Amino acid sequence: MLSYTEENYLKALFKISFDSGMNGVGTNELATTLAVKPATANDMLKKLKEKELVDYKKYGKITLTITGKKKAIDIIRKHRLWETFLYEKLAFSWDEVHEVAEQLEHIQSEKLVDKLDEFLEFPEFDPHGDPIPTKKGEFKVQFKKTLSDVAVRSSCKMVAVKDNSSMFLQYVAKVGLGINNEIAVLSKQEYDSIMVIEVNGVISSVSQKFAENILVVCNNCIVGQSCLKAKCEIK
Amino acid sequence: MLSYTEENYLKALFKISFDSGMNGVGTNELATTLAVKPATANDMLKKLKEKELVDYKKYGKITLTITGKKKAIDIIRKHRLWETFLYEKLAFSWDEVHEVAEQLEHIQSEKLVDKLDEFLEFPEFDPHGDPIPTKKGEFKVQFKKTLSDVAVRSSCKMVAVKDNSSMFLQYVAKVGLGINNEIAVLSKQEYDSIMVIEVNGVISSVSQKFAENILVVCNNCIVGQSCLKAKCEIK
DNA sequence: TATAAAAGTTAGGTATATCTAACAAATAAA
DNA sequence: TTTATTTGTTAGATATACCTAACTTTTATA
Repeated sequence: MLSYTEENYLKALFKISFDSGMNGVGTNELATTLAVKPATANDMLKKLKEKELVDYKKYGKITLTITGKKKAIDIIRKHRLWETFLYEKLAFSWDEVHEVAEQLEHIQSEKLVDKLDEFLEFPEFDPHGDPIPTKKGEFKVQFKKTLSDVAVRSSCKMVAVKDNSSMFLQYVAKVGLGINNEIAVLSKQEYDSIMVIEVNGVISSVSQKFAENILVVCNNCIVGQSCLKAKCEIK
Repeated sequence: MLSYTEENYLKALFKISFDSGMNGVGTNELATTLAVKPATANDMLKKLKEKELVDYKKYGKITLTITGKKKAIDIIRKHRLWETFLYEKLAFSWDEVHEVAEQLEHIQSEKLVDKLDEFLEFPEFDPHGDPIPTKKGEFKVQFKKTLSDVAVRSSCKMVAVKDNSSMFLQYVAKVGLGINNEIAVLSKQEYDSIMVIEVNGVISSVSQKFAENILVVCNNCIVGQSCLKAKCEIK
């Protein structure tokens, strides 16, 4: 059984690794992420090594063991399922879910997680557009980006919004856009970045400001390809 | 902000006081309830006194202050709302909800509790038939008892079942009984305690075993009256 | 009422997770 | 390549929540 704190260390290690694309995390980097001092992180690392959840040697980089990675993914799964619950069932807004999910992710009950997953009808993405790992720990590595980063003559799928104001949400609805809708980017004005998009056969023009608040994933992105920050062309 | 442990001490103090009807709890009693040693409970008591959550002096009885009582009721509210959620929405059984709710009750988010309450449509009782305090900390003091303890020519309201087997639940449905239904006890056979009850105009005979697994409350019970273990006559 | 039993307290110790301050190793820069 | 900077480690201290063992007070009983 892992403590609340140990779980947070594993989660942080996984996230830092995943986000940077590098394998191997530094002590200071980890400490900064967790808002503790390097000395504290170092102590915990020794404990996690003892428990065979991380691999590392003195002055070396830290990596998660298979067991450690599984635990981390499980915590992320719980976090994202709870975020989805708060957003979908309890009408929390996009920006409020994280803080509460940080607490809920540590509740220990396998049955609870499975039942929650079922109750939410096995969602694939959380309200931030991040993929929710399955019970087996599998998740589609689809890097989310904003609509403004999608290349012309590309298509993508909307997974979340960044702005949760009712003004913006009404605008989104007017364009005929909703979660999981396919968006085709038909053209883009170079001068002011206004985009012409097509959603369910409806063609609209949207501003850069609008496009920056719509989060999307590209189905044709594959891990390891330069898809992370780059544009994602069709085929 | 109270720690997980401090919250559990307050909850235990409230429950012991409430269940015994006495005011004033002993150190050993508290320690036993929390499965810690008396010395440990004594340490915590000093801390809670410092924080003005309990009143007590050396070798005296422990009582909660107004603030302490409010905190305790709030934790109980959260516990019972979560139990209701697990039972009603996630199909947990009667006997599984407590353990998980013990963890969930410590999640800190006023909004979460209020939204959960709303999502569950402001339930008055949890799956064990215990009353759920309102946001203001008010709750109906209706002592639950089993149908077998209800006096002849009395009526009561079903609040929960003790047995969660499908065999029993099917039987309950057959009698036309459900949560919040009024039950009138028409007669009772002295020899084998078989009861004749009326629910929604339908008259049935039920065994003692059946009656022992139906939890009810009597609306005409008032705190302070000898209603706790005693029979509850109609007017 | 004197004494035995129960209840409650204190002192000193442990493990977890944090800190500061001092030090060591690795890396970057002059 | 020597030095400065960054990065990582160790040692020793603190707070929480727990323990055991010894002691004190209250209560129950002989």
